[in-house]
Amino acid sequence: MPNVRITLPDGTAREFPEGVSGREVAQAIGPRLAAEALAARVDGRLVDLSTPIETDAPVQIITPSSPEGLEIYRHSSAHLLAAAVLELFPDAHPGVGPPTDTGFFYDFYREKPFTEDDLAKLETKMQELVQADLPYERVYFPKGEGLRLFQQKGEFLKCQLIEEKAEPVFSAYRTGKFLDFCRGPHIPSTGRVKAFKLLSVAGAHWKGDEHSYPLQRIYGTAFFSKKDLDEFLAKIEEAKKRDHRRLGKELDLFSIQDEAGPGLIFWHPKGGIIRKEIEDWLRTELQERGYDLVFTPHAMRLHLWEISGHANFYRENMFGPMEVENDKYQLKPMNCPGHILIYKSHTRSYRELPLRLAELGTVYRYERSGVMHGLLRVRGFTQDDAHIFSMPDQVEREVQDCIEFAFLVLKTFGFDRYEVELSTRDPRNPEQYAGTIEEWELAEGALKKTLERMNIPFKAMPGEAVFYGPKIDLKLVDAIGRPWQLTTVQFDFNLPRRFGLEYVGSDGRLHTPVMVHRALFGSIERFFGVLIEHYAGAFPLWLSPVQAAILPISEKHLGYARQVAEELRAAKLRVHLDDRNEKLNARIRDAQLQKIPFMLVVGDREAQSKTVSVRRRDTGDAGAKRLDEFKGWARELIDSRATKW
RNA sequence: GCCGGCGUAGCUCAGUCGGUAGAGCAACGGUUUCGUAAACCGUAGGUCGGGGGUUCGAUUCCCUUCGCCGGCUCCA
Repeated sequence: MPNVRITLPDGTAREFPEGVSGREVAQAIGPRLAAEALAARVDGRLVDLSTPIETDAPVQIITPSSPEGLEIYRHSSAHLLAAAVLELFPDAHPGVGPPTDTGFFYDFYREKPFTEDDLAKLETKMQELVQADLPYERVYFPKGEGLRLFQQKGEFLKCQLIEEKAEPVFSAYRTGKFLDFCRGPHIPSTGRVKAFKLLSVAGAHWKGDEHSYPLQRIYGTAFFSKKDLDEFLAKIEEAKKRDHRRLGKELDLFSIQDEAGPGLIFWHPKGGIIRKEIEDWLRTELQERGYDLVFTPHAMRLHLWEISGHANFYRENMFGPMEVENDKYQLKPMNCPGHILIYKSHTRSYRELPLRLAELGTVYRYERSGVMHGLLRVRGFTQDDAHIFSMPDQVEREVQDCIEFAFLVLKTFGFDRYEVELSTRDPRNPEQYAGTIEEWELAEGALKKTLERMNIPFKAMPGEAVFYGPKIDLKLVDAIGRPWQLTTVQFDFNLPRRFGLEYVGSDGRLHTPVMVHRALFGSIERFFGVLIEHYAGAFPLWLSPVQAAILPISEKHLGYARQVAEELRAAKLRVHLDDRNEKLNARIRDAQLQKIPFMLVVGDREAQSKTVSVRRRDTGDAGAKRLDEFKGWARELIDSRATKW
């Protein structure tokens, strides 16, 4: 038998008989690798360990330590789930079951819904199948024959997939009773699945099309070790504890009320303080950076939205227009047209550019019921919006300033990780975009060059640009590693043209300005939600609604406590004197649960020495401090907007 | 909007195989005057999300509607 030459990742090459499998290669390298091996990469393609290698090729053995390893493992776990489902619920018709970032799911069509109890039963069955150590057996079918087989099994969803996607001879995987049209690869057998859990059952639609079959999606996750699984489950628990909807209620920050309608936010006094601090900071920064603050109406003639094009392409996201004196008015879903009208209010000279109009603009967008989510997805929200009108040669500088501003936001609010995406046009479909090729090249070049010049790693997203221009999106990553899209910087070639924007250049002629739309926080509501979750409600001192709780030991100490409160208030600290007739322990507990940064205990000792006993919410008793010393310290923390102390 | 689950006191939840509901915390009144995460006693509080139907009788069963939760889809 002829030999094949296998090149391993370390560059060494070895000869094997033709038709050698990945498993045999692994065995030849070492028993440890053989035991860990899940699949193989042969000449760039992922294949089963059992797949014969017919030609000279580079070969890499996939193990749990490679990222593809986990993906394959979870994909196989999804098959294991489907096998268990078919054992217990023969009336279920499998749809698709891929791995995801956090686990896997499998979709089924079935008349009766799955229940939580069913999940427990399925887990038990999956355990049994793991014990049975069933192989993931790869089989091949000619398309016609395979199709008939799946038809006989009544698996109409699979049949549809085969018809659409299958090669003339396609592969399938058999695991117990479950046979799946699947490209693979898979792990060798179910016995290799170590730690998994079914998490939830939810509705889905065949191919994501809401008019197609309603399916039931069973979500699960799988890890190589119980430890990893437990860590993941603990993270889910942690996320639940941080849920801004729950904290918003517990800390009395905001509410959403049935009587008012879904997706509409009521900022309570404590949330209001935080918003005011955010906005005050932002306004100061805007002014320092040469933005002009403007205000525009919340409802404007529908005609305006016809000019802008929103009435057409954005109609699905707008509240319906309202009749006023035989005219129609539209609640604004965006701020751009308002800013454009200000731009157009008189002839602009190149000397005025770049003109940066900023507004904390409250907009209303119609969101389908069922998509609202706390503060993160709402129907009324305030954008920290700005539109920059500039000359083409100024635009790179403006983009850079926006990005730097966005970084300042991250730093100020205590985020140290972020991801950047550059969305550009799809060069294959030039006709679907507004603006000329030259404009697009200028804009994309400006965005890309800026990122490169600033040494910012970014993910290129070709084809992801919106029709009116390319954009940079910045996602921040929160304390427990979740990304949130907030900042966006986008070019707009559409509106300047539609509204006929112009400026008089130094040449005395009329030119069309470049328009950049940007929001840093995105929406104040969403940003607030992210902040709550990031800090788990324990805000930095400068944002805390109550910065210090003053706790007199008994009624006797009320006099001194009032003095302390007054002095701190005079230094512009937000303090709360808790003079309730409760035990000190109870009041400490309440302050602690309210995540108040400092508790100041005052009794005889403190009154005598003009001190306060400081308790920190994070580390507890911090000992006595002179009142003026504490005041100075707190003031400094606030003024520097410290996120840690 | 679609699929599934769920709406009981301000909050967290129990309960009724159909006979108009109960706890803890919060609130209020009193007692207690306290040194770093829950003092004690008492009072009040609910047309059991809204509407309709079945029934002698509905919080419970059915229909419908609103809202919430988990997804799908979409997005700041």
